[in-house]
Amino acid sequence: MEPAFGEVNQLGGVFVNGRPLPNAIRLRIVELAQLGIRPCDISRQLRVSHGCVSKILARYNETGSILPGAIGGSKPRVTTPTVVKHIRTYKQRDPGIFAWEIRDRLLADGVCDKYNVPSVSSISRILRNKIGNLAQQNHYESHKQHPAAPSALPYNHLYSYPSPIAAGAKVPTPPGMHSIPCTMAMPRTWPSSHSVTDILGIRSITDQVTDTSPYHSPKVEEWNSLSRNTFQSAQHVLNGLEKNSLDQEVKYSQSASGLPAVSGFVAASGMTPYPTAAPVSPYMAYSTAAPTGYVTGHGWQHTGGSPLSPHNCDITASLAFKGMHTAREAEESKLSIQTRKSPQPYHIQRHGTIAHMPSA
DNA sequence: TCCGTGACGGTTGAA
DNA sequence: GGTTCAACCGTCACG
Repeated sequence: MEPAFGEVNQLGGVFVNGRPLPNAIRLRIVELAQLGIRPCDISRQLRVSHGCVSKILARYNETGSILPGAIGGSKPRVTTPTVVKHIRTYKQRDPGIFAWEIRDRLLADGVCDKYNVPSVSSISRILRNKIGNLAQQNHYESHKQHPAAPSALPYNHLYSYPSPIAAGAKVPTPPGMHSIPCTMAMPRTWPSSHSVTDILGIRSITDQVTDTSPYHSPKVEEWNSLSRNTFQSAQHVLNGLEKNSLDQEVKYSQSASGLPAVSGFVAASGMTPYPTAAPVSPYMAYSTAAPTGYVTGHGWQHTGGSPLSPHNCDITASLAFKGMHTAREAEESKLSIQTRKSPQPYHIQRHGTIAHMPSA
């Protein structure tokens, strides 16, 4: 539910808390920056907090897109039925297999790549929740074969295989780790190797739950890498407005055709003041239904540009040059893009455009 | 004065 | 259908 009224920031600008600025404003911020306008001036002119200006410029420099990130939703699932099927297969073939081994196999077999391979904890969770019956069955079988094994202890099926030493089974060693006795080969998932239960090789169910936390999250850089692969379609941002953005624009009572109007007064030699909002509602304030005066004389615009495709302009030319357009419609259908950490801090040149800071 | 950044309160949408 | 959770947002204050 969109609020009927927005809030007013310290600069007198109207914003809707929690909602991104309209694309028109975002575009103007980038445009002004490329014209050499200092961020502080942009902030004052557009009545947008300097932190926001900084953020938008940083994002633009990082992703080449002025568009906000995908709000809400969840990350794409990596534990697809195919992956689960393969995990089940691995487990069936080798009941004693470790989760990290399964992970490696998924990679080696090409079931997953490094971007969508489930985490070890995810695999553990799959083993526990989805393949638990299988393992428990194996556990039962092993008990039949080893009637002397203690049955009262709450072994988890994952750790229920017989002692590797006694059975002559392999003792998996994680990469980079020295071979160590079997009971010490597991502490990666055992918080303390000094507890009585650890020393005895007994692990409570609660401990196992702990290290199979459902709150695992893929590394941010992996998501970044993923998102980079999606910066292929320039068309989306050339049109400037993707589905989500369009929706957003609609919410702000903006139309796609409003973009040129906003961009129009960027080119004015004397920067036309941002239309003072008499904000009955923030949507009015954000409205790009600017006076016609703003529409005319936008010298920055490429002659071939159309009102509905206003990005035949410097901004998008540079965007296209960078080849980093976000196809957020595709992103959102496949990925939840995360581009928070900027590997290359941007730098607004005093008389030029945005430039990358030289690597330290 | 400028600007990067973290905290904060808010929204969103998938699970 | 309601709740949870983790993503996002812009503002503000601080250094």
